[in-house]
Amino acid sequence: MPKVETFDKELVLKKATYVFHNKGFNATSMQDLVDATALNRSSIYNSFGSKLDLFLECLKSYENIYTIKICETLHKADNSLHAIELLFEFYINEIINDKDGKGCLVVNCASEMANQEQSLTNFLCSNQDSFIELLEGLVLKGQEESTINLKRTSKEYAFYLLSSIRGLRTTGILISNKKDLQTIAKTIIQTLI
Amino acid sequence: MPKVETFDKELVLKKATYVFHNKGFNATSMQDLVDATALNRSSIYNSFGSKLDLFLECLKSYENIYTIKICETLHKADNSLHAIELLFEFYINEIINDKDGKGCLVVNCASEMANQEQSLTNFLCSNQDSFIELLEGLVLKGQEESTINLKRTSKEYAFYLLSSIRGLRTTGILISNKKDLQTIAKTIIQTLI
DNA sequence: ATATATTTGGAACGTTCATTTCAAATAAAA
DNA sequence: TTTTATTTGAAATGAACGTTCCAAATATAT
Repeated sequence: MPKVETFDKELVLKKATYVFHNKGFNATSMQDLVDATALNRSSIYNSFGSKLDLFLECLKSYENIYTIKICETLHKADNSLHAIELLFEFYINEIINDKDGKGCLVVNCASEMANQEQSLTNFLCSNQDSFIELLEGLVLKGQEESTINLKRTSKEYAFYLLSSIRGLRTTGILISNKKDLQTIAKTIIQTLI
Repeated sequence: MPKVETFDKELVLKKATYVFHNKGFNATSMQDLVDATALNRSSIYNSFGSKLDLFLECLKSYENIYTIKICETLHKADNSLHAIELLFEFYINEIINDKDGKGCLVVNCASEMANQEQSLTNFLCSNQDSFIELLEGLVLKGQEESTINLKRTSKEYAFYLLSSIRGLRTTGILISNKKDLQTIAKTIIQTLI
């Protein structure tokens, strides 16, 4: 019976995500989103609810896209240590290709709003938990196959890697020299060997 | 001849800094600053210029306060490695005592606005340069006194530490468990020994 | 005491904000 | 073809935004 949603939701989310990523949540206006998505105000509100709701959907979409990219990256590895090396290489390329110096949407979101909006904190915590889980599994496998040392538990190394990756992402906002970033990454990984 | 500025500029900056730190630049309104400082709108504009100007002054004030705190911390150390350990301990305590989960004002500022406002980028770069200089000197001294290894140059380790500290600060927004943070710090420092 | 440069208080500025409203357009189902 | 649920466009909402303005208050220097 009804007229059906005509726009490509994935594409709209991608465009909205770019704006949020570039300007941050608070500096992004509804007008910015209308301009970027070429959707009408009403359509945005109809389809997504509020600005915050849309932002949350963008975060989830961003998370999904990255999860896929990361899985693809990890599959190319011979062993777990190599996988972690590829993971850092992946992030360095993300930084290099980020010409606007936007940083990571999720990390930025934590900086800007983690202590202000519970719904975001919930997202960020669950995002963190899944990432820790991924890293812990990776390290554990590396320790089993003896490519990663046993000086610390897999969980401890997972936290270390999480923190290090966030640091690299943040540092990449101001430093986008590939050599410098690679040296940092090598130094981070050195600990595991 | 003139009536003279009556308020305590240092104190006003401290109060304004707290608001900016807690809510971020864009989410902070001029009304918030009026309320927090108990100054009149006109007085703020008269004394500081614009919201952005005031923010920049807050950043500088924040930077100065931290520079002093860090210098005091480093002075307590027996050697350079110990100094770095104390530095991490200092940051961990900052995180623990930050009950609102605000994170670091400077790191947050980079996330929120580094790619939007040149005046901030300038500040952030010069802030980064001084910090790199401090860390490099520390590592160099540690290498001379053989408390830090020579696997990498002092400059390389300085970048590594910079990135690691930022990571720790960002991670501390969501994780404020002291044990976890200490383990991360130990793992970071391990590389230098 | 008077003059003077500056700071204040409070209202007002025009703009932009997120969101709502509602009639017109639309496309599937009957 | 008519009905119907939904999406759309455009304008309007009131509140909040950063900033400005100006008269009144004030503290120093004369």
